[in-house]
Amino acid sequence: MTGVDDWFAARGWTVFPFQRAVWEAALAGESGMLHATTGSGKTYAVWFAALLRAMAAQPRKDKRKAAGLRVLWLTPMRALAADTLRALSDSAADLLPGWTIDARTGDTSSAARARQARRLPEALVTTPESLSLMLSKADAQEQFSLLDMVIVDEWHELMGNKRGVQAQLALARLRNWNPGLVVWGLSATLGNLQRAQEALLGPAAHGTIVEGSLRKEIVVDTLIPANPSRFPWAGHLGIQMLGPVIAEIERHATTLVFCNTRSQAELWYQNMLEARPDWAGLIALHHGSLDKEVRDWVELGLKRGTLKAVVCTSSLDLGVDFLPVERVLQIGSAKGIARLLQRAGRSGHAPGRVSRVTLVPTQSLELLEAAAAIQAVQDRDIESRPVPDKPLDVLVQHLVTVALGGGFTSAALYGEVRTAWSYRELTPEEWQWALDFVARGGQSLTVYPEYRRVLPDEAGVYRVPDAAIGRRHRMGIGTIVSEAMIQVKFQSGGRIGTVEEGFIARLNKGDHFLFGGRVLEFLRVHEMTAYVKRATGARGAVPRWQGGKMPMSSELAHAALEQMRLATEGIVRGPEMAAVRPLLDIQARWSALPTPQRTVIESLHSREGHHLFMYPFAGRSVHIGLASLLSWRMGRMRPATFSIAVNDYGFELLAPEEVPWPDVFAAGTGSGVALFTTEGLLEDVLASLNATELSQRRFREIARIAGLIFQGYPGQPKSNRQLQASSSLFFEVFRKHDAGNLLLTQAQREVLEQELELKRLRATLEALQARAVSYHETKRATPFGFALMVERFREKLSTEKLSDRVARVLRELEKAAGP
DNA sequence: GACCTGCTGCGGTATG
Repeated sequence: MTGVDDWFAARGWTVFPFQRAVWEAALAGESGMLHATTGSGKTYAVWFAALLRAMAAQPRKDKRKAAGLRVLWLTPMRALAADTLRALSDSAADLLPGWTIDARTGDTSSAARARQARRLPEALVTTPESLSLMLSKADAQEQFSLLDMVIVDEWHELMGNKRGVQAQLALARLRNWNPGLVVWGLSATLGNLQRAQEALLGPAAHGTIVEGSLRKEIVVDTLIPANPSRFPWAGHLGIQMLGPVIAEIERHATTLVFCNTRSQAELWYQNMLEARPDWAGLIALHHGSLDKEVRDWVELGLKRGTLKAVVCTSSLDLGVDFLPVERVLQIGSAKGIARLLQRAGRSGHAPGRVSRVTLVPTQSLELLEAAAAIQAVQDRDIESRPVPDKPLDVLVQHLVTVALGGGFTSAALYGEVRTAWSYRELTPEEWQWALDFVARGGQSLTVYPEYRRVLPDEAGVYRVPDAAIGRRHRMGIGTIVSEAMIQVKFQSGGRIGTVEEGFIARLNKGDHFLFGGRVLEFLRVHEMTAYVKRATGARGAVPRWQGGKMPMSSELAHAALEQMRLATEGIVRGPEMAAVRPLLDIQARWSALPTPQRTVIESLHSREGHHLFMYPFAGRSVHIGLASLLSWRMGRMRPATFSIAVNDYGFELLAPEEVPWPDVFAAGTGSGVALFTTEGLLEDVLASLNATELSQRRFREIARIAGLIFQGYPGQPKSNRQLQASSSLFFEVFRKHDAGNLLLTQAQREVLEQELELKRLRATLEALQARAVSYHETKRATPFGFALMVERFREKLSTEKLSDRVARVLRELEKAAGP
């Protein structure tokens, strides 16, 4: 390419074949996706800049104006946007002489905003949300009329969620305005790259997938506990491994210690400091509830290499490339192979260097998981990311955005929306429903003017009739919904972070709690802010946040079953399996090891009642569905009530009275077990769980994305109670007066697909039918069962209705009274 | 042989 080769040569940089492949395709006007297996954001910024230079040199067709926005670079994070901007304007400035390059995100300075309002730069780095906001401006089409190219960084992070769907809709709009638009995505490795590309480019497009050629070397290993046979059978904190972890940190310059939860990170940080007081100031804590200022300080320390270790959650998964990071430790299960690779990639972040992640088990079965993960990484058996299918809440938001951004006619926008992959099968009826919903508020809200958000003029162009509605809408653009949080501040002023309302509500004045790596004393709460001061001495509670409960992935679960199959054949590979061997031996002796060919079921009679344990290894959400389903189906055959406990490996049903399990599981293979049938699965699942309550919780999020609920002005947030009250009001009104409301349907579908993983549940039932049943009556809890019993004490899920419980107590009283 | 599980990401009004 003219000039560009020289530019690279002058710096002694090699031009790789995959770079040239992208350049050539893009210059020929093709879109596509780069499967990026290595390289920092900076590298990509530079060689995309080289591409832009080449494009700029091409003569432009029918575009008279010389200046204006030509390239849009989307990133999922503001921090990434800032880094990309820096890379483009520092390292690549001389590639793009005369270009203005700028970023625009929610925290862009007002000076930058004013500058951009006068004239947009040639290249703009921004987020999907900010792009949607730009689409809501009346002159949007004019602003984007010179656009040649869009680059979407870290597309794998967006494609699987509603943020990605919002990006799809925005891209459909940009493509419609600029038919020759070239779109390139950058994606990490995943199981469905082809789908990732379709989602990015639209159902009709055929793009090119370019393989980033440098295959990164990745090492996964495990810290083996000193005395594996005395390692706990249950638990998740893993503080027994403190010594070995400290020793690892000691041996390396900079280490990231990933934890699965924020409270776990707090506890690990505190324990590390207690063990090594001399590390004060050298180690730090980083998670999503800490104040931005604190997090910025930690990130800077990592970049400069002044920190020895950072204990963090997935808040450091993405983004900023911290070159000095030498070691990555993962405390507890990684839950999935993609996540593990992502975290490994935080170390050795330079071409030619090895990325290494070390697993730190918190209980015995995580040694098995570690062995499985290592095998799956070797096989590159990486999870897919499913793309959401026509979420109508996002569409409804988009309709108002477009009505503000110049207006639309029904037929034209319907056509455009269907070029977004997620809406490729949107029916005319669904379209009409969505349009009606923003035009009249659907069937039940017609009398409220604030829900008549768009109005057609005589020409049939839909616009937003009222400035106040437009303002409110712009304030609510985006698809990320979070619970209301309480700010935590020192009485003297400094911000520390945010905790959940419910946690603060349980505290009394003078109580201590651990947060942000310090022991704090709670003073008072005022207007969604909790005031605290530093406390001395006793530790006190650790805040809990109501986070998502990610299940172990199918890929990892299958690999774990496979490891056990090998173990039953006497094949023990690697130190992990050797260490977990004693536990597996006990399990095999007292009962059996589950394998891909065999379902292990155990029953046990204890003082608590009659237990049934089963280990399908299908992840916790499937196990919730499966446990509820089996107890419901069992209850239909004969009256019975059960308490349920689940983890990623299996579930427990506990009944107060004896249940004839041997009869149920006598068949020898799963296909003889009536409880495992997939017939009537949907109906039974809906009936067995409290589906309405689950849908209602889901609906909260949908109602906020669809713009039904105003979340308050910045700086004056509404409390959860206020937000929930209005969402349940809408839920009830729709159920009573507007049963055909498609947002209700969507809430139920999201519960089934995402929370209960219905597809995976069905696949699990089919697998169970194909497997042999290995049924054991045991005298005491096996190692696998023990973990479930512990789980039950923590979290009491019960299918027992109050009336049933009363009836049972009565029966017991009668029995006790005797004849 | 009884536990301190539950992530991340963005965006914004109107001024006295």
